[in-house]
Amino acid sequence: MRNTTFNIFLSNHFKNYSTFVHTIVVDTMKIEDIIKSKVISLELKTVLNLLHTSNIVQDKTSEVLKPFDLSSEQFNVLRILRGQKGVPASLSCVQERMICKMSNTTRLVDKLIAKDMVQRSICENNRRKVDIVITQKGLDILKQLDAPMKALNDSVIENLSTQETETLNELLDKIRS
Amino acid sequence: MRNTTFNIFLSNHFKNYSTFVHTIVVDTMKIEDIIKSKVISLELKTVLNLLHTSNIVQDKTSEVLKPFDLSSEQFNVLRILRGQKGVPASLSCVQERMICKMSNTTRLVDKLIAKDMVQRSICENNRRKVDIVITQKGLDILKQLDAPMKALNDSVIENLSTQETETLNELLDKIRS
DNA sequence: AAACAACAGTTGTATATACAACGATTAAAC
DNA sequence: GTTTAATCGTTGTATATACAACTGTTGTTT
Repeated sequence: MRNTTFNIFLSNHFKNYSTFVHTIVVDTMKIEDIIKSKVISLELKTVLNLLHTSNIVQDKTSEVLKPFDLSSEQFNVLRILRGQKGVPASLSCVQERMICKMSNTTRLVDKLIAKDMVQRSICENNRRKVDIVITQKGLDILKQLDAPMKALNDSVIENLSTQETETLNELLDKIRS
Repeated sequence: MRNTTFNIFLSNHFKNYSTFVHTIVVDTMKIEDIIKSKVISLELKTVLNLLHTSNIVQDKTSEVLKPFDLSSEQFNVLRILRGQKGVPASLSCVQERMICKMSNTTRLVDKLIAKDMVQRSICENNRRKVDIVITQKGLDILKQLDAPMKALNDSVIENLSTQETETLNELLDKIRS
């Protein structure tokens, strides 16, 4: 009863079971139901919807990458390096392009080096920087992943028309602007 | 040159600098630029846009919660428990409603117990289950967070009209359907 | 050119998360 | 009613992440 806006958050369906003393209420509402319900404010619903949908996509991505023993951020870094077309990238350059701006790109790259997917060397023009390049092995693995990842991305928007997809992108851009 | 779809991923602007031997290319494209560029496919753009926007909202949330020493999932659990209005929730019930369906709700609740924000007891009707309830301290902290969190959620959609916000929710729902 | 500040990465430490194995309890099968 | 299977949580272990302190390099000031 303290705060209307939030007390109605996650209000439930209740199934009633009779017991010897009390009426036990068991609820069955999941995050999906909450988002689609009308009991929460539009702004909270939108935030939950955004985060939840993103998590689902993230999970699907991890699923695709699991057989390759890659985390989604490791994959992302490989993809960034491939986009460099042979031009070495510094750590900070990689970091700027990562989805999560994660605090520790060093150790992420360490993992990729251990897998022989990237190489690291000191940048001769600025010895504070390191040059990171993707190896042939890294490229080979990315190539194997191209089809399944394309399929995954397609599946994300399969229920949307092209127009709807473009609208979605515009709305997301607006959120960040 | 291997795969058209992916080789164009994260293609760059190049600034040319003349050097004694090679032309060094330095690129300045950040994730924001990539998403708004036209060099990647619509489906990849959409996925990156979704994940990136979600991460930004997540970061803003963490920022608000930091002074209270709460992670966003801990906050989420507290909010779920408040929604129970005194009815104990089992771990699995909490888990279903969490944004991240995280593998370890036990330890997350442990942290909240250590902060005296929730209480745990064995459910007498089903001794496999545990009953979790929010404490007065937990409620007090949530109350302090209500205004800033509402402000945060509002800020997320501040650049969208009501109609646009509803459209966004519909499109996100469609992605998950 | 010496001193100071800014920059690019790295490392230490604490915490969080993922995943699988485990223990206890309840439900189902026979 | 005993055995088997399913459920609910917990714990161990390995890995990932967050945050701050630190090292080495470059840029700036005087």
